Amino acid sequence: MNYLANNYGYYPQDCKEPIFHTQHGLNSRMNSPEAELTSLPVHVSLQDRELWDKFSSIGTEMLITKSGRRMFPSCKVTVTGLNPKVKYVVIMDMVPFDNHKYKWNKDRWEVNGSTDPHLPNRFFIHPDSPAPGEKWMQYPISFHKLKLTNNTLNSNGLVVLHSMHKYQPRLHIVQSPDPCNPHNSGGYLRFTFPEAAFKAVTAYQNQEITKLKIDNNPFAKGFLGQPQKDEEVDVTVSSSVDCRRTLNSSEVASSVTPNPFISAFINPSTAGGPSPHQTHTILSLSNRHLNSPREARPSSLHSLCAALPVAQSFCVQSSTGDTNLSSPLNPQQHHHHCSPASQTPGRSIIQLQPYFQTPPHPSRQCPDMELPLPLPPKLSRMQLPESALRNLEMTSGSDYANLRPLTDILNRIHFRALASGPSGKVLQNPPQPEQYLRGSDRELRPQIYPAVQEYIDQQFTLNSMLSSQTEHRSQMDYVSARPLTEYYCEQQPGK
DNA sequence: TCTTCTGACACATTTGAATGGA
DNA sequence: ATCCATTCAAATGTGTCAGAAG
Repeated sequence: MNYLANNYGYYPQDCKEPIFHTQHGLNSRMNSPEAELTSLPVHVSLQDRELWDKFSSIGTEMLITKSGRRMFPSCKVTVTGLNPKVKYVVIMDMVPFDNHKYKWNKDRWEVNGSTDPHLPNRFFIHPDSPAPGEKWMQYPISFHKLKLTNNTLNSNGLVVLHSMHKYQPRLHIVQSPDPCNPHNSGGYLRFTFPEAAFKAVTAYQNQEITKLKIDNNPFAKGFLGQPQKDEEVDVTVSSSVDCRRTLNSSEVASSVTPNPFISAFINPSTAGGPSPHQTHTILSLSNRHLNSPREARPSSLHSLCAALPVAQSFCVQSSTGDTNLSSPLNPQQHHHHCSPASQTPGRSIIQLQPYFQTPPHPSRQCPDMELPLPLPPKLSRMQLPESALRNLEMTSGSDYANLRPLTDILNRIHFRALASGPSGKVLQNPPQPEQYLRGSDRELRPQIYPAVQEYIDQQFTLNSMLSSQTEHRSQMDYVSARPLTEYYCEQQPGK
């Protein structure tokens, strides 16, 4: 069985061809020095293709609850083309699929007015972030722990959505900065997955979706064989169904930007804002977000996308059928503007420009499609990102209008690592700010991470809060910081 | 009256600690 | 003392359903 055959992003037999055309499309519009570094593509593919197709053909629904509900199917992606040695932060969020609000009318979805004001973005940072590209490419990246909610007051790292609205997952790959070489600008890649678009609901509307979930979700096995409310409806979806025919969305919009993290340091005046390479910004902070204090509250990651300049935005439209997957993509296709309404059936191929200077892992550049990927290791529950994300989402005081750019977020991640101690061991007693500034760190901090000073102040507040929390809460936070420590200590000179 | 949302519920899987044997 | 497999209870993830809310 071809392991990758079930993925949306499909490896063409000759992966060089699409790469060339993708590059061509990008380079022709790119005026930055990084453009010459784009000899290799970053390829992202959505896993569980057949399952997603089944749901998509019916109209995927995702339950959202106050406490948060996992997605099923969950988003799992395979990434190739990253620099094995460079560290990346992988983030996922949900973006509106269109401007409609929907309602379920007897047996089908209908448009029910225009969308409600968009909620502040909440981002799910993969618990392994940051990690070397080698690690991201080793196993499919699973976001099965991502939870959706309709509770705008939640502070547990849940992704907040509007019920009866349609969303699509979006993946961010952000190159972590090199503490020793801040001018080594990394990249920022963004992928959307229209194939995984879904309607957020507080209760399932379509019985076919319910049955599909029960049939495929192990946690719902207790409902297997139970009569459905709408038994007369034949909801069986054969695995042999031609999903390409029923799938109505194959658009994959992607964008490549300079690493705002680095840009912010090179040009402090634009920290968190557009970079010199910016041509346009996909997401911008709209004033409507500030209509109410609650909605305007920065999820601390709220301004992530607003702060990320977009140098390139294109979509690759692959025609339907597997045979086309091995064919070179037409460069002109990259210039298509892909609105949801213009999406066409097919399978998505995502080819994006990398911003690294070293080639990706040779074994992954043109992977042998007959070789199954190794099974990922089991994740410990203690590796949950929620505590880390909770910390990341903490903001100073009640300054809701003080939106935090991605640069600040990554500063936090980096500084958490530094705060964890040089040996990789998590410090049980959080050090005082002076301790952060010893040795080379004293030199590095103000030069490379100008936002860290602000974070020190926040860390003070954070430590105070943690010490006043229950013991369990504190332990969770320290444990979650361990992987970050290990990653960053490898880069510390003299360690 | 209708639509949407909420929380309790039963049933399932997952997880990690405890235990015992090699 | 260490490692490994097994067991078991608690935590967690499901969809369902009745009732509340608007």
